[in-house]
Order: sequence, then structure tokens, then C-alpha cells
Amino acid sequence: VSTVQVAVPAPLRYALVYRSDPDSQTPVVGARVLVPLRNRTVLGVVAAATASAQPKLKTIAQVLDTEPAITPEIFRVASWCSDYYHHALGEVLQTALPGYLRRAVPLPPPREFRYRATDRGARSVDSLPTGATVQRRVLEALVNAGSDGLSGEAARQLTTRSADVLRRLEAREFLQRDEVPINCVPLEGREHPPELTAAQAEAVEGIGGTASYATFLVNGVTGSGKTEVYLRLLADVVEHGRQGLLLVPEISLTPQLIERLRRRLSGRLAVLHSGLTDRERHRAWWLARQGDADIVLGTRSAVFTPLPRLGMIIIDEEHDLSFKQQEGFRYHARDVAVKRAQLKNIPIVLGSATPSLESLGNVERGRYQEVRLPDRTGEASLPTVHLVDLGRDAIRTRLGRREQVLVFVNRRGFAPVLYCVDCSWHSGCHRCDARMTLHRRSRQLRCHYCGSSIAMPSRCPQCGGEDLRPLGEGTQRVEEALAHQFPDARIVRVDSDVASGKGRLEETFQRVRRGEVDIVVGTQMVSKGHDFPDVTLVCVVNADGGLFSLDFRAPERLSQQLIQVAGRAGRAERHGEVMIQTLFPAAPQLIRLQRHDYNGFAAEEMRERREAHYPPYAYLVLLRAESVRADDALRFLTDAAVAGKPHLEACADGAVSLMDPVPSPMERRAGRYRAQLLVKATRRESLHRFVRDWLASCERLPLARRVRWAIDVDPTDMV
DNA sequence: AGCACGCCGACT
DNA sequence: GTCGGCGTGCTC
Repeated sequence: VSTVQVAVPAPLRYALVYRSDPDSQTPVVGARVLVPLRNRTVLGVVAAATASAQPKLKTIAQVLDTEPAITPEIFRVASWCSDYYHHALGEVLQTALPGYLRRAVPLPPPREFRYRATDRGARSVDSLPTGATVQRRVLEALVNAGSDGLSGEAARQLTTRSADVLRRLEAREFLQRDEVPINCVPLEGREHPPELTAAQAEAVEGIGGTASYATFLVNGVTGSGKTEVYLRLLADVVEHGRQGLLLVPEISLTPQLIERLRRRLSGRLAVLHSGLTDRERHRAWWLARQGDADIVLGTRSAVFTPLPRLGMIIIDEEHDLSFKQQEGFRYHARDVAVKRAQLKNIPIVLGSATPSLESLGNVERGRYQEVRLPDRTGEASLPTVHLVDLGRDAIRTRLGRREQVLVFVNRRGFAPVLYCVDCSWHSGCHRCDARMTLHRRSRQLRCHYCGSSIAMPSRCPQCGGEDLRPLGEGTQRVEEALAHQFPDARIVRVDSDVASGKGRLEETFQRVRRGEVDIVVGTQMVSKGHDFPDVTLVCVVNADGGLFSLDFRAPERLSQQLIQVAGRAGRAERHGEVMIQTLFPAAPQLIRLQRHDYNGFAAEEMRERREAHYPPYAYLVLLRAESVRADDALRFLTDAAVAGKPHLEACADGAVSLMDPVPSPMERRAGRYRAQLLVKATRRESLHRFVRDWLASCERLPLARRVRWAIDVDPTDMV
């Protein structure tokens, strides 16, 4: 009797052993299986074929796949992730599967059909027998749908007995059924490529000539034509019969980019983004897995797409925080991608105008090769940056010239809170250590950490006073102030409130590009990857938040944001200007940014990181805990620190040190108390050895069951 | 995680 | 005398 190891979706550090059904074939590694676990049935993935005899084994209930859903390549990547992030293999594998396959469905996507009325059907609507009301209704719907017809889903929704009715109509040749090919973007590759700058040509040549594993950091100022370099590289990959994987941050997956790929490359493009249904996403995944897609474009989770002919990976905006998953299995898609490239022995390209200090550290260590694009392409020059108290005259001048203005509100954290003039009450959230923000339009106070909301009070809940005022520079307040100052200007606001509507964000950007808008007010969202050729002035409201923060990464993030948003100005032939509103115009960080000297800023910041023993000169692991009862989280971490001491001596030989457990900067969130314990190390090896043993001890602590806790390797967000 | 088992308070 | 609280232990 043969036995197999199955990784089940549970926080277990090992796979479980099952007997395989003697009547059916032994499942292959990577196949999905249904297995009994306690008293329920779960979907697991075969992790190994073993023969270790154990007492009282349960039998696999059902083998779902004859070929592996998790290909050997993805399996190796997932195993590495499980080790590196100290996360259960079963849960990593669930993440690597497309959502659709986390259910007991067959591996190939179901076939999809479209239905449309034939000419004969259209002529026959009226001659159907009077009793055939359902058939008539369905046929009429199809005739009304015209030559496009209806999707299978839409057709089935017409009536409860649709399958039967459709079959009958088809048999009488009143309708025609066509199979829909798997959704992908056919690439046309017709457009003639533009001339490359010397730096671009050098980059393309250097990277394109590499066949085996190497990591390239393309460090190019905004507007230096990084995308053009990607296009050339991808075209080359496709020409050689290989597949390319292009990962972008959540927000950069724009129709603009897809359009550019479509015009320039040939072959087929599969797009994996969050807007797809599970089923559509699975179909795109399948296309990639079958080797039928030449390019896969996607966000974070697309790093786990199986690609049999993979020849190159490109990570655009590699510094972007959205590549790091911030809950559950906390992986960083960039780092997973680098490992994947190494395992597959292919080149990988990381691109950014504002590289992460981690990547610059890897350049310094000789692990990554840096490729610089120091100049903007064409005539476009870098905008002039002023550090000012927000200048209304500058806006007026631009509007007078019929140019566009972009007003960037640095952080949502500066959203307006309500406060009482009489007793200085402010609108705190009951469940979090945070202020609730004012949403004027819906007359609500909302907490953007836990999502709870209450109606906006008309009197102070504390003293009954009637003088309640908004405080802070929210996008809405800035919008209102600008509308007051410039009554004739057409103003749009772009923040997550506006973006939550499907397609509304892209529609808004289209309007800006068509010149139907004079002033754009927005948050982060406007700083990423969108080109607005007619914007010649960018204003940054309240840039100071990142200058003095507890998080050691705050200056890095502020600089990246400012540089990225400044890059939105003057992309066409007109010179751009940037105005940064600050109380500290002498701050060295800001002065460097004024000179567009991100690399100078980074060098200085690196020096400070080195002295303070912070990344990239140290490796971090954060033990996070949260509890319902006030002190449990912190007490658990205190116990964990004690439990860690012997392991420190045993395996870390001074390379690893434990900081003191502290309450999180925002201690209460969604009604839970949160705390964290930072572990620093000078060597990865020692750190991983330590964490492995330490976690086993933590699991045995008495508080471990009452506290929700998790390990975060390479944390990017200390708040 | 998720689910059962097990040992102590307010209800039929 | 039971229903149900959540502490704790295990999942092949």
C-alpha cells in the first residue's frame, strides 16, 4: 500500500501522511487531493510520495488532478517560500493556486460558450407555437442581443430551465453556439519602435545578452523610458520562443500599459488582475500554464503563475510596497521573483526611479547589477522643484495658460478629523487608537483602519458645544479650498473613495488626459505610473509627515513618493514645476529631492542605516501579536523573548539580537491590542536557524492559543 | 485555522 | 440536574 504526504491548509509545519486509494493511481506531486482531516474534508496538495509506514492512516478521499496543479517549478518556489517566510507549506500552496482551484473542480477551465440567434431563428420568433412562451422569451432576448449574442452565463439566467430550452433551440437551428476562446489580448506588434537613447540601448544590450540568472536593477529617473527598455527585452524574449512575466504594483496595471504592450509586441498576453472573476483569472492562468500565453502581466500573486517556457521576469516599480502581502502569508513578490529566476536560471529585471534601499544594498554587495538611465528621453527636462508655502499664484498662472495642475495630498493620515472648539474633543475611533475621518458627502465619521462609521454629530458628544470644526488637510478639504479660490476651474478629486467604484478611476484619468479637467487633487494614487502630458505644475500639500516618524523607512518612502509625483510634471515638451509645501525647507532630504538627487538621498540614508544597523545592513524579523484582552499580546511577546534567549546562545553566536517587545505604534486596531517584537541579525543563515527553533518554542507557550500571532520576515511596515 | 473534548456557572 | 462558556490539544 503506497502512502503520500499531503500539505493541508492548516498552520502545520509538516505535511500529513495519507494512504492512497489502492484502486486509483498514486497521485503525482503537486496534484490536488481531497483528504479527511479530523471530521471534515479539505483540499490539500501532494507534497511527496513517501513509503514511511505509520499506524492508522486515513485514505485520500479523491484525487482531483492527473497532472500537477502545482507544477514542479512552482512547487520548488513554494517550498522555498515556506522555509524563508516560516509559513506552513500547505498555506503557501493555497496562495500559489488560483482561487478557482481551491475548490474541488477539474484542473482545465470549463469551456465557455456564446449563444446568438441565427437568421432562421430571427425569422421564426413569431411563428413559434403560442404555448412556447419560454422559448419565445429566450429567442427574443438572443435576437435583441444582435450579432454579439449572449454569454453562456447570461443565457442561462434567462430562465430556470435554460439548458433544456437552449438545446432545443439549437437543435432547430434557431440559435448558434460558439465556444469562446480563453480570454487573452492578442498582441499586434505593428507599431514601429522609437529610437533608443544611448543609455537605453546599452541597457537593452547588456540585459538582453544575458541567458542565465542575473538580477539587474534598472535605476532610471522618471521619464527616462524604462518601459521602452522592458518592451524591447520582452519582444526579444518572445522572439526566442520564451515567455515573459511582468509584475507591476496594484495600481499600475492600467489600460495604458496593456495598450502599449499590445501595439508593440506580438503573440498573446494574459492579464491577471484583481478585477477578474475567479473563473476569468483561472482561464488566464491556464493559458500561461499551457504555454499558450507569451506574456503574463499581473500583480503580486501572479509571481506564482506556472510558465513552462519562462525566459525573463520584470518587476516594475520594484520599490512599491504593494508587492509585499501584509497579512497571512507575508511574502514579497519581488524577492520571491528573484528566487524564482535563480531557480529557473533566467535573468530578472527590477526597475524603478526610486529603488528600494534593499535593492541598492544588493547592488553594493555585487548581487544585483545596476543599470542607470540618468536622463529623460526626448526634450522633456526634469521639473524645477520649489520648497514653499503653497503658492496660489503659481496655480493661477497655469490655469491662465490653460495648463493642468496636480495637487498631491501626501497622506490619507492627514484626512480631516472633527474637533470641538470648546472642549477640544476629537473624533476618536472606539475600536482603534486612531481618529475617525470626516466624510462630508455622506455626513459620516469613518475609521479607515477598522472600517466602522457613525453619523456625523451636530453637537460635541462631550460638552454639547455646537462649534465642531474639521481639522487637517484631507483631499476633500483641499478640493473645497481650491474650488473656493478658483471658482472657474474644473477640479476632480482622486482618492480611494473615488477609486472604489469599478472603472471610475480609469474614467477619471481619461477625462484628465482629454483636457476636460484643470486641477487634479489626489493621494498616492495619482503618483503611480499614470502619465498626464498636460500637467505642468505639481503641488504637494503637507510633505512633512514622513520627515519625523518612528518608522525608520519613513524618509525613504517620502522621498520615493515625492520623486514619483514630481515625475508626473512636464512629461511632454513643456517644462514642469513642482511646489512642495513644508515647514522645514532646510531639511537635507528635501533639498536633495529639489535637485532630483534620489541617488544622493539614498547614499546618505544608506550611511545612516549602516550606522544604526538597519536594513539593508541588517536583516529583520518581526513577531507580531494581537489580543482581545489588553495585555495578552505584550505578555505573550515578553514570554516569547524569554523563550528565545536559550536559542540565541545555542545557534546564533551573537549574530542575532532580540529587541524589547513594544506595543505597536497604533496599539489598538479593530478592537484588538497589538504589540511587536523585533529581531535583528547580521547574518541571514543564523537568523533563519534561530527563528526555526524559536517558533517551535513559541507554539508551546501558554498564551500562544489566546493570542493571534504571526511572524513577518523582512517587514516593510513597522506600524 | 477549525473542531472536539473537557471541566465550571445560570437556566428548564 | 442540563446548556453552554472558552481553555487546551490535535489534525495523518
